[in-house]
Amino acid sequence: MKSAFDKIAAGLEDAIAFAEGDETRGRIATVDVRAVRAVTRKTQDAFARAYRIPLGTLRDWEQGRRRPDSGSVTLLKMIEAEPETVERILAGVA
Amino acid sequence: MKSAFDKIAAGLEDAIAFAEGDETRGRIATVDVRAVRAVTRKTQDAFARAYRIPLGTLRDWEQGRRRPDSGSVTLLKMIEAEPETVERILAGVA
DNA sequence: TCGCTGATACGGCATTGCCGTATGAGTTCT
DNA sequence: AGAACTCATACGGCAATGCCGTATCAGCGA
Repeated sequence: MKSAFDKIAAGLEDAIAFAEGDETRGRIATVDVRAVRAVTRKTQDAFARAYRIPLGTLRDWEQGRRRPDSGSVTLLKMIEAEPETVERILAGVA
Repeated sequence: MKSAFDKIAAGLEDAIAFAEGDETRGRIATVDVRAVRAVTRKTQDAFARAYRIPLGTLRDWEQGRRRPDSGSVTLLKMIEAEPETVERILAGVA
């Protein structure tokens, strides 16, 4: 298991890769999912359950195998900005 | 153009259709997108821009041609519950 | 009648969602 | 040391969606 620091470092590297990289595709908006999760200090499993994302899908995103679509990107950015608020709203949404 | 009432009625019908209908597929969670939009009283175009969803994709959802994935479903439920809060957060997220 | 707006309807391809399974490192037991 | 558990990487694979575009239509104001 990596240290928390290494996790965040990995996240930053991914962010840089995205920033420098392609951009060659239709999808403009993007997010570093691992960096978002780092903000919440949750495990993949906890994060997935908290924000109602299938665990396997979350892993695809973090491992760079797939990119989240616009709706998920928006959700992830909201989580990054105000994780508690997002959780509060979801708690009252069945 | 339909009246606001008709729009909501259409939304309810869709919701019923979903509730009665299939359920035969993997995706469990679902939302009546038109009903969510009715809460916000926005046009498709305004809704799409406000919540960063491609207009064409939003239309696919409302017309029942496609179903939003889990991330988008979560976002939509948040919008339905607290549209202003969602807009406030997004306003500060570049 | 023309033009604008809000919306339906759908073709179509690249890409993703989401499922499953196998593997590996770190931790805590007994 | 070895077993058992947790957190995560890695990837096969198909159905389904994301997202683009274009054509058509109803209602409304100029």
